[in-house]
Amino acid sequence: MAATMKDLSRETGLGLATISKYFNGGTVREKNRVLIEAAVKKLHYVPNEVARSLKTSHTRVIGVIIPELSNAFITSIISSMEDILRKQDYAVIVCDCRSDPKREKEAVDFLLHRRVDGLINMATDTTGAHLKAPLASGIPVLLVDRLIDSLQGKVSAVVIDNVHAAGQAVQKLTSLGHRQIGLILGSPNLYTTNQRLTGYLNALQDAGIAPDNEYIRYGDYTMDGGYQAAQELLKLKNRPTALFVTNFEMTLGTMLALQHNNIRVPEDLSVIGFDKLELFGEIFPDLTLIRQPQLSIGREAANLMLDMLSSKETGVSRIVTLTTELTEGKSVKALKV
Amino acid sequence: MAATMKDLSRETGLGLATISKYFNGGTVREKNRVLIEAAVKKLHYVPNEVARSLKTSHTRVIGVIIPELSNAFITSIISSMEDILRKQDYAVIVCDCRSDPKREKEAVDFLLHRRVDGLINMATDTTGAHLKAPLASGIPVLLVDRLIDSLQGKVSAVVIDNVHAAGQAVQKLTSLGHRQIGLILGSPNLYTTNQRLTGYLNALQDAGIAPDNEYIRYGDYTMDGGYQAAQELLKLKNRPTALFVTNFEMTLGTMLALQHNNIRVPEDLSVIGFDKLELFGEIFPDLTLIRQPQLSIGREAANLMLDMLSSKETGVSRIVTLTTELTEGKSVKALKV
DNA sequence: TTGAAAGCGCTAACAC
DNA sequence: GTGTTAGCGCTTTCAA
Repeated sequence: MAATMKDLSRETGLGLATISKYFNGGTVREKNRVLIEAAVKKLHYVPNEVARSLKTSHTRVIGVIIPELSNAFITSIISSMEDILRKQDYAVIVCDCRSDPKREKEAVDFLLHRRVDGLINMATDTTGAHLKAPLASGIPVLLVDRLIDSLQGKVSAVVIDNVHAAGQAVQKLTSLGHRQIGLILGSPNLYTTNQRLTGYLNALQDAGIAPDNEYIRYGDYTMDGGYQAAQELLKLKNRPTALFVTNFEMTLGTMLALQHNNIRVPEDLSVIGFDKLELFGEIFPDLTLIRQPQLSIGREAANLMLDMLSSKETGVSRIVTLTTELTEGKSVKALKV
Repeated sequence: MAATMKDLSRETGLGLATISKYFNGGTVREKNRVLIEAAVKKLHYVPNEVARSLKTSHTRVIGVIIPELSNAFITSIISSMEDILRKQDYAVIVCDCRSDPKREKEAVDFLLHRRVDGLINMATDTTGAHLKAPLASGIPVLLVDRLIDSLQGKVSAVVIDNVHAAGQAVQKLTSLGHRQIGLILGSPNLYTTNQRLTGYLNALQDAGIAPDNEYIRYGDYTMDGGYQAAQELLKLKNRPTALFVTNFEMTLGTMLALQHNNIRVPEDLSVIGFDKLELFGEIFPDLTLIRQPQLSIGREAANLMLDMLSSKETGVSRIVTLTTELTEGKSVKALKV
């Protein structure tokens, strides 16, 4: 059906090598160039990337494995990654593993069969077992958002400085006199959860405040989880005077819980949230927030992957750490003494 | 580096054909099966899909072209599509064309070079020019959410019944006595915009109400657009007593505009919105809404594509039309006389 | 049931 | 600058 280079060869009377060189940016005599272009048009020739991939043994495809496609934080990262990658003629195959390690492993195998040139992973499996095979095969593997302890030094990554992020928020609160600060974290054991907890504890220590486990809750990074966690914190005998919530969904849940309990922000309670995403921002416009540079995360990830692809040095680990920003709103207030 | 079937052949002493048959579900003598499996394990053999694709001339890759990846309606469709497709061992390459027809055309070419087996498109270019090539080449093309006039009968699609959807909403309002009904539409000329307008006009006619152009606004399917449109409607001398807003972002914008104008819903104004998406639903929990079955759209699209892929009859056009649902909330109230 | 061999469409020596 | 040729890893007749 589709025309091949052989057809072009026959049509133009030129050899295959000439045609191939034409397509690969080699120098071709002017009149032959014209000849080839005419034949391409006439025969509707479309280069076959599959054949090229087989020959060159690279596919110009990057596999991207994520925990969830229906998540604005993740899609904004993917969106900026895909943009850059496709401009460099790389295709992106997205695999949503629904936060299931088993599916994640299947996705890795799936992509390996397809001989992707590189793998970008926002990892679900915290052990990193699923990445053994691609790492062994020597293809570039890039972690995004979440580091994996056991892979330290073996893999590159783009993350934010979570310890600093949480520190920023908590320090802001302690500087305003708050000493009872509730913390709503994601799922236990996740990299970001641990790091943000560390940042919280560090900041408390810096302020000479002893941490209270009652104030530390896990909200699963979901809106419902955030809602629940906030409810529990509000019921405490020694209710916190301030809250730091560590992702957007939970921030939303927290705000709803406060609304349902008729708690005014910041009059009754100070709140620092996370990740202002376009639409939501308008709903609670005055929230003080820690913001991750999502577009930059995607951009850095794409560029780092491109680097890894073009450099021959395999197995080098490079970690890009981006910093968050504290956006001042009106949801935080000094504690009256 | 990686082991090939030839390596397996050497290792086992069997011919290539036998090995190939083993992998493709053919019958192989028991002892050879064992032999092969041992060799696979020993050599870490991983089948090369690229070579297979070249030989079989199908890639088991579906290209998906969308206007925007950072949109919850779209990602929930993609998510359910990808799930089904990958279970059937099809990979999905996603191309975000940023609602730019030029980029959309580039994406089509990009995917054609890669010899995708099928194309799923939520079209930006309303002329359908970008789909000429894939259609001519005979690969399955499936439209999602938006039909294209010029391609009628030539292409399959999965859409919702937009006329009915708008009709449901408007009829609900007229049945409660409303006669001045504001309509906030998406961008002019988009398929869904036109259809929803038609549904609105039909329902007015059924109720014996003459349409008033003042009441029909275009909000670009964005939150800001919805906000603006609502503002304009509120300023009218003959302000509408009810509003129908035709996508989620604009519904959000509308609600914000109402809030800023201290307009109570439904006391001062009745509102019917569109597409309750998880998180947002909690924020305006009592909104009466027209809901699209996003997961079903994705599922139907995936299955229809799978059908097209496996049937030899090319060029047959099948249109799957899904219906919307009206979810009763508390944002609508009978007009007091 | 198994093996030998051709060939999918391309790239890259190599020789001219 | 151009042509010839081998071969990437697989599937698939065709014979055995």
